[in-house]
Amino acid sequence: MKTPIPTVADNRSPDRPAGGTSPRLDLRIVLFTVVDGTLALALIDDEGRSRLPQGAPAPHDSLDRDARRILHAETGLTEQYLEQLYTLGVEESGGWSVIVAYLGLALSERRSPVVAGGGWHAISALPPMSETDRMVIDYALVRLRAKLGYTTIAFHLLPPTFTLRELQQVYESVLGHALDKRNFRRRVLAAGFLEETGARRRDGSHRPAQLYRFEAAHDPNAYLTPTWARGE
Amino acid sequence: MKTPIPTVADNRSPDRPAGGTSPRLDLRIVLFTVVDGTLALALIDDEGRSRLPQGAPAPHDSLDRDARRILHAETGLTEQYLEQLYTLGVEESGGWSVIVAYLGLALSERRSPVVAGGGWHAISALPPMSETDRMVIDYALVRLRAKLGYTTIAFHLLPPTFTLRELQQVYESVLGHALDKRNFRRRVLAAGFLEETGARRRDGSHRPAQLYRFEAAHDPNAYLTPTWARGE
DNA sequence: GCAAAAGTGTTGTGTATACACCCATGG
DNA sequence: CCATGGGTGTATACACAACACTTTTGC
Repeated sequence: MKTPIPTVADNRSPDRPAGGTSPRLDLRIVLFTVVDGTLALALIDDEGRSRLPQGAPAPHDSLDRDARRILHAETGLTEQYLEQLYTLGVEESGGWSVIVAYLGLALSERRSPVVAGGGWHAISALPPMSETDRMVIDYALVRLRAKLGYTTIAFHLLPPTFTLRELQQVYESVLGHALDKRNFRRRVLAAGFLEETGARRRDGSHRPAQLYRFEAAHDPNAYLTPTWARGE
Repeated sequence: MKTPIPTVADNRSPDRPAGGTSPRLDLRIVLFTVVDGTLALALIDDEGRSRLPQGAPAPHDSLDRDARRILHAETGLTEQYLEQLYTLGVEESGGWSVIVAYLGLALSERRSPVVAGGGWHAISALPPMSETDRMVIDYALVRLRAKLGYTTIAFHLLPPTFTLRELQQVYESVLGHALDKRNFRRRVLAAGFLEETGARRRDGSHRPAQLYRFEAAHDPNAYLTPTWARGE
């Protein structure tokens, strides 16, 4: 536990306690997707043990760009959405790390895409991994579920056009329980960010479904503030 | 795209650029209070220029404890509430810094307490400061306002007992606009986290006000998830 | 014609808003 | 008795939950 941290070129803040050491700085990305109605996340297979995609920020770059770069380098995937979650200091593998956790969403593909050097794992059956990674994943899941309710984040788990049924399935996969079809449709249509494409999808011996696209012209911040706290 | 994934036997993050430097790691705290019906924040006077209270994390400590320690060291104040906001990488004063921003709330005192080495500044009249500090402050304010609506965060800006009027004034100071008295009282009383103390406050030639205390027995997480996303 | 998913409405219940007057006290 | 802030209720509109049947298509 008392591993001396290798020193790094001095670049110190005035208030930094003299003799202080720098932590290792790590970005870790919890990348979710929905495959066949199941919420899954991308893990790297690292000599038999699984871990989150991770890496160090590059000097003089923005953390968000770093996260995108690291994710792509580790998984070969390009995310649809990336959001910083939380930063925590941990004691891990004998060193002191500061970890910046990110939540990412990738496209839900019918045939699950291969993740280079790893794979998708259903959240209901995660392989063993470090305590820290597990914590980060749990928190990411709480945040993702909460955000479904007051943001349009779910659209980043879907291709450009989709049916209402597919949209509902994404919600159900993430939340982990069923939703009422009529109420769901009424709610999302009333929200006003869906636009009919006119096209339909025929995929079986049943009535074809209307295809929708996400109408970007809305203010995502409006969802963050309750009605009564906004206007005058 | 063809990045070979190196092995990680040495515990280094595989994607860490070899020879990369570590950024300067800084914690900065945006500490708010309400003084005389005005939202104010604590700034350190640093040779004529103002800045946020800041400092480096101590090795092997949690970031939250670090933030508390730094805040106390810089201002002499003890906060009522402290919450991590965001982490950002910036180019500042010729170096590369990673800044972990915190939102803090301190007690609203009738006579504004002196901040060691600095002072309280109304958010409507902030002195000049760095671009980065300004950004962090703006974001903290957005978050604080949003959180008023779905958490009980406002109670951390009040002493242990308070009148409904005082509570309303805190909301109005933070939000920056007036609220309807009857609706406000009905809402906070219906929320069920207020408890009458029985005592009254007499402070003028008018009817004395009932004093309330904050009833802690509630689940703060319940506020984060919309009703329809919770149960089954 | 039947299986399979798409689509559609109403009713009750709770919650937010707008709005104006009486009450208790100190001086 | 009056000035000051404390305290109260009602009517209306909107949002959410519960709940079941008809429509369109492929085979």
